[in-house]
Amino acid sequence: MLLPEMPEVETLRRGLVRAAAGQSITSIRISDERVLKRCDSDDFTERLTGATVRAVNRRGKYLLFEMVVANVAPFHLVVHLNMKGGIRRFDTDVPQQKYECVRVGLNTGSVLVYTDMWTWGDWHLDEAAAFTQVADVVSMGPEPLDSGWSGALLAERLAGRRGLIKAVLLDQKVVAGVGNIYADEALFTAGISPKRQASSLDAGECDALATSIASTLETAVRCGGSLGEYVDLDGNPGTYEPRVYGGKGRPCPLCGGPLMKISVGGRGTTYCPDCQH
DNA sequence: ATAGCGCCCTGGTGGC
DNA sequence: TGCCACCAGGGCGCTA
Repeated sequence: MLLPEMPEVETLRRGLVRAAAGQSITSIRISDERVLKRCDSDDFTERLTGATVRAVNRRGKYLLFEMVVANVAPFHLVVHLNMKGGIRRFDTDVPQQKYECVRVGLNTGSVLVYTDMWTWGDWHLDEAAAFTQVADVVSMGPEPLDSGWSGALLAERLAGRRGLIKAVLLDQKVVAGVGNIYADEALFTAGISPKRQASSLDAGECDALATSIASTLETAVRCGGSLGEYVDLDGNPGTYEPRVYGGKGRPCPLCGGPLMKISVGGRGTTYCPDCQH
């Protein structure tokens, strides 16, 4: 599993700030057009070549490259890694990588190589100059690491929502950046069963869940992402070890009982039936 | 408006 | 041991 979620995307973003911010793009090479979900590859290449990366932002699981070029209005390069996308930086123009889809040459001589085994990732351009106006992120929920995040805000986002809390947490309109790994982790830490109706959480439970979402993500960012298939821009793996995710049958870190795996909203969900209610 | 589905894709797994 | 059907999984677009 690769599963880039918010901490993995944030780790990549920090690397990209160092590698690409202030640099200009000297070349674009598309090896697999399937990741250009909504744009023409010639247009994509033409508009990016010669443009400068003014900033690298993140919203939820999206990377937003703020692009500027002479005589053209600023725009955004929008990248979503989906399930299997990854970006590596190389000092020189290395041979084509396995599952390579997009290669970005920078004026420093280094290259950014995007690989994506499933080609589910999404690279496209957005006309918006301000990143809050990028079409993909306008209806997205709050960032759990922003100062405004709280149990009250989570409660507000959950109000009137039908469905099970695990499934609702994965909806990016409710909270930005939470995916399958960190949803399971946050629910475990808060002691809340993934099978609870989202609307049944009381104020105290919303507080606990909001806190656990933020602390889980914060810890994972500090670890440079989760341990496993994911690697950062320079190929270094993350060190965050999930306590329950992927641990079916392993002893619960709290009570020692076996962790269970069930399906919630069509997603694999690991939890402790004794510690989560 | 919102919820529930199928679809996209390929490596790994489990059954025989 | 080999083969193959099956499964995971985020987000989008369609339907009800």
